[in-house]
Amino acid sequence: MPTPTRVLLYEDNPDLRASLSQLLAGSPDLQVVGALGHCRQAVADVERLAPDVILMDIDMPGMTGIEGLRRIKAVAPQVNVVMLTVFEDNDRVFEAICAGADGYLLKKTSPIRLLDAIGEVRLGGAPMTPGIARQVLRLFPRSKAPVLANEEPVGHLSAREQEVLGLLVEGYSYKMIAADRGISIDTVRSHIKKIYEKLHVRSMTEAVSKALRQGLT
Amino acid sequence: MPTPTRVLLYEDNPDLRASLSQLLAGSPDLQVVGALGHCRQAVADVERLAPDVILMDIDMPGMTGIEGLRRIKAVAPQVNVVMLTVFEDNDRVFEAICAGADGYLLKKTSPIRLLDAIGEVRLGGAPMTPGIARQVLRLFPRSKAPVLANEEPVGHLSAREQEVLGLLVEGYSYKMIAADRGISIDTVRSHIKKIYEKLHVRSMTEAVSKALRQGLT
DNA sequence: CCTAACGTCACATGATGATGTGACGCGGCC
DNA sequence: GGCCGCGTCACATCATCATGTGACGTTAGG
Repeated sequence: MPTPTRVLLYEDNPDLRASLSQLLAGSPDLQVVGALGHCRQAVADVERLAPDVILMDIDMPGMTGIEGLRRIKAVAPQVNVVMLTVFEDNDRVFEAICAGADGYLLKKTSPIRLLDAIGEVRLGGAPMTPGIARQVLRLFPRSKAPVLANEEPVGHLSAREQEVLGLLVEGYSYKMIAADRGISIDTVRSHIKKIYEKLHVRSMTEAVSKALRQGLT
Repeated sequence: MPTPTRVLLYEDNPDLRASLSQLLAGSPDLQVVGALGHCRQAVADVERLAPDVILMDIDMPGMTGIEGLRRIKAVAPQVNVVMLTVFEDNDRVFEAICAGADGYLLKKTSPIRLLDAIGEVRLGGAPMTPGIARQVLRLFPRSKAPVLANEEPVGHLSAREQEVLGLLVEGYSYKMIAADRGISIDTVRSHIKKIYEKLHVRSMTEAVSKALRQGLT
């Protein structure tokens, strides 16, 4: 790479900040454009330093790294932000990811892996420690009626039914659906009744809720 | 490790199945307990062969690997299942993860990385190719009103209003909400009317839809 | 060929939601 | 000391939805 990757580091512990900074600076592909102790001016920092990659501690005085991340992603989503912290609890991981984190490493990560991670995130990857990666997968809804012998295709809606359900979700009334699809309002009723039976619901709101939550549309 | 990791492989292509099988067999830590071309009897296979780790192709005749995964996880959630496929599209990745996948690798993954991955998943990790990992993070809801700049408090609902909206989303009717909160049904009407105004909607379904999509609950 | 599932339509009745108007007490703000 | 938003309640009217029952043509499958 002709131009080295510009790295910005946020870490409130001065010793750790210094040693990380030194580690990064030791790599010819990297250029440390900043090593800061807090992210209260995160947005300004990013605009001024134009980093490609940010290593962000979570627990910092004044503003958490997650809030900093959120703000950075709001103005510069193309910057790759890797969280680097001691916390491994579900909530923090979840929050960080929802805020737009591109990676999540623990501080116990080896220096070599850390340098690898910066390369990985630059190439469109998402460096995570193995335990975090597993947690992330577990954060997804374990949905769908498993299976067991009798097939219970809870969401086995016909094409037309899915279509109608989709319109319900959009806020259409029976009348509007009928007009939109050029069918009778009684036909709409008929479809919706079947949808209710299949989804085990008794009202439009429940159907909409279930549809959105289970991604049946 | 005194006892080698028992690996079960599902892959419909005979050639690839053979070469993968050979690769795995070449590792002293691994014992290939099966190499099958379809997963129609996945549950029986797992009970019979008692694998520790399963490598599962997605596109197989008769039953997709995702369906097989779902069934396996329903009866043996402790078995680590790594999806191994050519597909990289969001939907398949999402489906696989929701079905309980413990890892997701592409077939272009190098043999060495593949063997690594089996060790990683055994140790509680979640092996993923970099691109998949990034996709997975992106699958999370980019939620929460970011910050500063243009504050558009579309959802500036009062506490009570949020409460009522939450019940609507749960499928409650006016009457049920009134009973649940010990207030008059006319009060419920009043709240809902204000909610409609604030959310710029004209029906319960629209309100529910907007609430769920914007995470106002 | 017969059945099942789908998509279509009709009629009827009771329950529920949408909208309008008005009112009262409370607490915060200028 | 008003003004405003909130939370509460009431009455009234019309529109919409929920439910039951029944029916017809088409298509795919056993």
